Amino acid sequence: MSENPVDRFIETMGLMSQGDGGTRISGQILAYLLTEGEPRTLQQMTEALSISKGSASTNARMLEMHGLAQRVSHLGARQDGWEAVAEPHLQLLSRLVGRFRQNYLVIEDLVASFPPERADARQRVEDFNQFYRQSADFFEEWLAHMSSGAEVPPPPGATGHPDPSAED
Amino acid sequence: MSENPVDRFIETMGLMSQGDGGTRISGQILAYLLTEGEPRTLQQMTEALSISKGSASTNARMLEMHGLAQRVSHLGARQDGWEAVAEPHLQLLSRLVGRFRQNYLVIEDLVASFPPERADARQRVEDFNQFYRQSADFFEEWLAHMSSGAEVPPPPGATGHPDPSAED
DNA sequence: CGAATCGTTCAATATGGAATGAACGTACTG
DNA sequence: CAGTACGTTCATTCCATATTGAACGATTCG
Repeated sequence: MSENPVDRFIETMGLMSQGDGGTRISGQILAYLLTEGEPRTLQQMTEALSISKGSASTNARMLEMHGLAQRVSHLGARQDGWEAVAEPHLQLLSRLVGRFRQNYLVIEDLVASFPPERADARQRVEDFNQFYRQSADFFEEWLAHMSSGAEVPPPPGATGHPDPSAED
Repeated sequence: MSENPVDRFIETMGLMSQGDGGTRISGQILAYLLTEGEPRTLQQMTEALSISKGSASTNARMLEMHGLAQRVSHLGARQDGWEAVAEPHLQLLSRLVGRFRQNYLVIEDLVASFPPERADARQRVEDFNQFYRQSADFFEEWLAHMSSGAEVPPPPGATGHPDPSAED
């Protein structure tokens, strides 16, 4: 669409957002706030992104709910200021982890009520479900690393050997 | 919807699939093949899932393309048999990694052409983009571990983490 | 107070894409 | 060879939901 690289980035982030199950506009707003660096108002969003006031409000609050953007207390002014949080990555990861864990729990619950004559099916589904559990655990641990300060976490595989925790 | 636990699982997997950017039916088919254990034909899918022949064909091939299902050579029969691959988890992870890496590359390319007067914006976007790169790298490494045989991979961070095997 | 500004809400609309089913090509069968 | 049985394709339909815009309440300013 645009030939302006910054706008292209904003549009691309919108695409990625809706590819990840979000809305296009929320991705655009996040990208906009990210590039601007300084707090921006809903009105500025509507102008910069050519979106309605309603969408700006709804999607901004969606970002806020997901911990990706925040309101900054307007010092002397009447309009809410919005800015991207310091490290949106962490929030994105958290959300991914949450979805994995949620999927795991839901499946675990369902599979528990499989009838006895479907014991083999249950076994296969449980095996499969470990994917969600392990992914959630794995990412969560890495997340803890990143949050705890280390900007670039240590590579994973370099570790020694298993601890006997994960198995059933 | 259904009170049958197995059907509920199938329906749930459909929901999760479309939550992950896939189609509902592809998730249902995967779940169906997973629970059945034995190869099933397109016709059996249409009956079991109440879907059209076209959808069965299209979505089954979609699963095949994603490495989640495969055709099994019909010994004496004319119909294609379909079954879930041995470890669908790995394929799901691969796809996730691929998407992260793709996002990273796209953003990296875009941000490179930011004009000089937007150097600060470029910096912020680059920082943000590390999320995609690191996630891709990190997961990819873990994936290599899992693929290399270890059914249950070693935990990554080697940090003591709270409760290893709390819920079962 | 009255006027104006701002954020939110919600019913109506628009849009992207999934699901359908008829039509087609191909390979078996008898 | 004609007659079936499959699998695939694609134009159409259908559906979920993102987006809009007008209406509303709340707040601020003159």
